[in-house]
Amino acid sequence: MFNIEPMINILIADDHTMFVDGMESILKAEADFFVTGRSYDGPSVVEFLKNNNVDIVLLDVNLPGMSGIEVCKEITANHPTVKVLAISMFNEESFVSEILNNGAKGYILKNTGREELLKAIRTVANGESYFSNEVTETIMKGLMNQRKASAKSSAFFPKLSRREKEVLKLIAQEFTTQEIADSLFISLKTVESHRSSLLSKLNARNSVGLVRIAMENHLLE
Amino acid sequence: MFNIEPMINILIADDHTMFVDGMESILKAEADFFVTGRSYDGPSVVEFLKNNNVDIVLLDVNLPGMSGIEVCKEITANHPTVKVLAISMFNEESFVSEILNNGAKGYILKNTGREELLKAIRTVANGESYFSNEVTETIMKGLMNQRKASAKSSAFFPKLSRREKEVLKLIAQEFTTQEIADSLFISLKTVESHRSSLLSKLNARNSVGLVRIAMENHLLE
DNA sequence: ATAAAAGTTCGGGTAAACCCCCAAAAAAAT
DNA sequence: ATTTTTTTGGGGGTTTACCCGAACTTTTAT
Repeated sequence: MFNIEPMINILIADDHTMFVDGMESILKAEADFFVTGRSYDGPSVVEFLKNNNVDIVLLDVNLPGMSGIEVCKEITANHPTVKVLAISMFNEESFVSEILNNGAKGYILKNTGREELLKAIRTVANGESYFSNEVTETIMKGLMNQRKASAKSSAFFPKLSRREKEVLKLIAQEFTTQEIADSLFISLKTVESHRSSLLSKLNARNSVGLVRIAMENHLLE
Repeated sequence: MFNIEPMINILIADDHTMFVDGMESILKAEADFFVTGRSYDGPSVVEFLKNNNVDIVLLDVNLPGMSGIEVCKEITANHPTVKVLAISMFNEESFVSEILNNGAKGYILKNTGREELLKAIRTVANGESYFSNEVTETIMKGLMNQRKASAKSSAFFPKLSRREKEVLKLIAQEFTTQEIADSLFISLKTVESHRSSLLSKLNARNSVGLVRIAMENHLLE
């Protein structure tokens, strides 16, 4: 007797082994699921997809080495048939919107139950999108705040350029302007220019504010 | 045919449903394990133990409502026969030492595999202690640093005086030295002196470092 | 009780951060 | 192909942060 339903090939990508094992145990019990691989960091996901047939990647947003967001971008670009279901500890608007903008088909939290997980996978495998209720709520809130346009706290985050992010990270590491200039092989004046842009974009009065805002928005690491 | 080995009654306490489900899937496959309950917050663990026979609690260190550390304290005090195996995302010396001081018998990370999880449970059920290799390493490092008494990273936090904390909070709010002086009714020079002490105590090079360290140690708010 | 240590209070001087002006080449977006 | 943003950087100045030292007070240890 053959199953009409095709098998869904799943790659689990999460740096917490126990979590991967647990997830696999759940999925194994389903007849139409096949866990075709496990990855514990970003680069190995990319590597795995080159040589294997995968329908869905269960992707942790916060992966070591190469963040889930970058991995997702890579997948969308080079493996358009592979669907990404983002899984995260954090119900943060910034995470959700960023990975969705990079092609993820769904986003669920690690505190969602077994039934919802299975439903999410089947929905995404079917070509539709899936979001946990909590996540949907968060996105709605984010949109609300965006409308208000009032710069209160973490409404929506101004886009920082590559250089600005680099400088910001080095500022957060307590380097002086001259040290940053040396390490990036640019002039002291250029670094000051970038900091000035950061102060203006992030609405901060000084470097302390930059770092506080950056940390509050998980911009470092 | 009866099993000579007694059943090990297990309570899983973690606020991430998916994690609990996964763990349960793993444990179900073992003949000598019985998952007698699941808790998604601290208080319900305490409540459950009043009415049920539990041998081991798999306890997440970071629980909502009532932290895993408090829960562990409560268990040790009122249910001395119940063994606690702490499970955490974080390999932080402060977490490890604190929950061990409150009676936990073991500590493993969420990135440990299935086999090690089973081994840890059986070891603790047998009355012995169990720690992941990574955790052991962290504790050793912590002890080392304690001996050296040199404040390097977040080994243990130097005690800050009342004034220092006040100044630190105002620095983090992006106030200038003069503004802080005015708000505390002291001289600019005094504020600078306090900042200097902070830099020395927290081993920072500038105010950015102070704020980063303060935030990492949840010193603000 | 008395010595030692740590905390609070400041001044003077220097290096660094921050500000305003500006502007050209390079890259990205439309 | 044209506009916008980013990256680069200079000149020149003000403000702020940071360093060294030092008195006086409070807390801690012996």
